[in-house]
Amino acid sequence: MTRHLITSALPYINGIKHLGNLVGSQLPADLFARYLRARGHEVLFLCATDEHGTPAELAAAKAGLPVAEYCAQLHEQQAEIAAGFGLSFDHFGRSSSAQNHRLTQHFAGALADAGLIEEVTQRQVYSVADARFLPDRYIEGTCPNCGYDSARGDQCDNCTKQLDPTDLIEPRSTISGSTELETRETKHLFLRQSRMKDDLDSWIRGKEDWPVLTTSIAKKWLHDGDGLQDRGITRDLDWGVPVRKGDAPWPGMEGKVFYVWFDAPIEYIAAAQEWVDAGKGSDWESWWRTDRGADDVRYTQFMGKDNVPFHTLSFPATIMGSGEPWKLVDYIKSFNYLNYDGGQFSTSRGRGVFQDQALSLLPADYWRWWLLSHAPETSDAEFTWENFQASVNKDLADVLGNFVSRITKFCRSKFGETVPEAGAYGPAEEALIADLTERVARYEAQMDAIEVRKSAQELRAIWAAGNEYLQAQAPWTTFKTDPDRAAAQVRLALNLIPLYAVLSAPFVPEAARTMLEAMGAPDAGWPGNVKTTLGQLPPGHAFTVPEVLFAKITDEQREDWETRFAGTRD
RNA sequence: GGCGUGGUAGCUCAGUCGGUUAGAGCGAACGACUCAUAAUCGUUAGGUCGGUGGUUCAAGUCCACCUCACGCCA
Repeated sequence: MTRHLITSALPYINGIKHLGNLVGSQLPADLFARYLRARGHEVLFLCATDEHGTPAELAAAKAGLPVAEYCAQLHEQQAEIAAGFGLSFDHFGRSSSAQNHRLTQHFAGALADAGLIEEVTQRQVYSVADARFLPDRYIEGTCPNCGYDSARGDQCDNCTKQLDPTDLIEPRSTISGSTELETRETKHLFLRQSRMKDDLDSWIRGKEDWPVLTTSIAKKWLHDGDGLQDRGITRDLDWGVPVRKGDAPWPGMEGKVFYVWFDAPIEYIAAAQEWVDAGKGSDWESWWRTDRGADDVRYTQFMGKDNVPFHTLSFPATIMGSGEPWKLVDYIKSFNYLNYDGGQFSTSRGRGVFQDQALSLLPADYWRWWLLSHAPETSDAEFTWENFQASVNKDLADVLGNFVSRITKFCRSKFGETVPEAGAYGPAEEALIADLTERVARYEAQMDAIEVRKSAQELRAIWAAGNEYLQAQAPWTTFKTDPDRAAAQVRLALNLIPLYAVLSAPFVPEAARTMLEAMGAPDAGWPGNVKTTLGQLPPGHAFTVPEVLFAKITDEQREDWETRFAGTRD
């Protein structure tokens, strides 16, 4: 039994996320967490909302709410949706928590003591009307290159020329539209990542078993151009963790906050503190401090590829640079993007399915199965309604759902709703047990390796094995000449249901529960021995025929959804 | 423009350290069965492995160049 710490990338607070965000981090993390728990490991699975930064402030202003209140509301919404998808977080925290404030300030202090913080004075655009400094992309004006009138301060969307905000003709604030802009000096803290380049490099080089996607992105940032750059970790904002050097004020940094990318990963640790403070756990340090037992912990992170640089470089730089015995990540599972029907998901264009909409259409298990069995592991993947309908109907309704249906109904009509007791197992039964034993071992190996799609494939094959057995043995035929033999066949097939339930639970937890309940079977835990598990429902055991596990998606539904979520075309 | 990741049967994807006839699921065709959500099971389907050139006894699998897609950066 190992102790497993699992974190999923933190979803940003400003609105409901689309399906790509789900499959890129939280869902596979949940799959892994559920699997490891089922196998008897001790698991701490943490996630949180990432709440700081300019976009949160702007979204709050747009909603007409104080930012703290806005974040509190959106956090509740996201927590509700996460629960709707069955995400089994041990704690779903908030990067704005008091715990994270303290911890972020502590790390900054430790890094400063280690000589890894530099104070840099910069010139930045300040909007008098908005009373704030403006990030480059919140400044618009006329492009000096092509004359496009809505060029952003960092780049012109029309001619793609890279710009500096001061290049723009008639610059204005995109927040207020004000042209009353001026350049002011401001001081910021920089994390001297460049000093840690060699340490990070050798650390990454040792991770040969990590997905190439993970290591290639990290190596690129380490070696591209001038190598790893120092990074500003503070901003001129109101909403965030106030800059302090541990418990002490930081002279010259009054009124500033830490940059969201500095405090967000630290929330992984703070979330464990929140977990304890919420009364759900007792010892967060044993998960995070190597001097308090975390050396025994295996820590796995899940994230989309856009988050990889921060998890392979910035956050490790924070951890290593602190000089304190914090736990470093052991394995980073990263994912590519999920596209929507030939393009990207787009919030502004209303393209694609968002998480709350998805749950209003179909139960979570449908989404979990499709998303996980099509997880973008090796390259970007694509969601189409046609593919979704075909996969879900075939895999869930036809292969798994119908298996449960056909055998329970057949038993009911011939033997009643009780596991029949006559007959004995023969060579065909032994062969099925041997086959399943092998397949379960392969399934476990894929799950251990977090090979999500391959795990789904193997699980599907396990379901199909039940249908193959029934088809070959044909108890409906056997029954006519040798009812005892048919009874034994039915007994074995019925026993497959609780086995399937336990094996499938990480993917489709709701259906798994329904299957166990219908069979009147307790969750007997992971099958250590397939043969033993298949004796779980003894002769005479009563069961009920469950409702249809998965209703099929009709062509009408698919067509309706296709048009509903198409959004406005480009 | 530089870098990264991909481009394998109609579709979605596997292919470990290069090695006999390139695999799976779906779809399709045909057949079997009729217990079941018209579900299931079996068989078949012959894709110049994006293109060109090269290394090698041998390349989808290594190298170079080209091309397309996506992403990152400048």
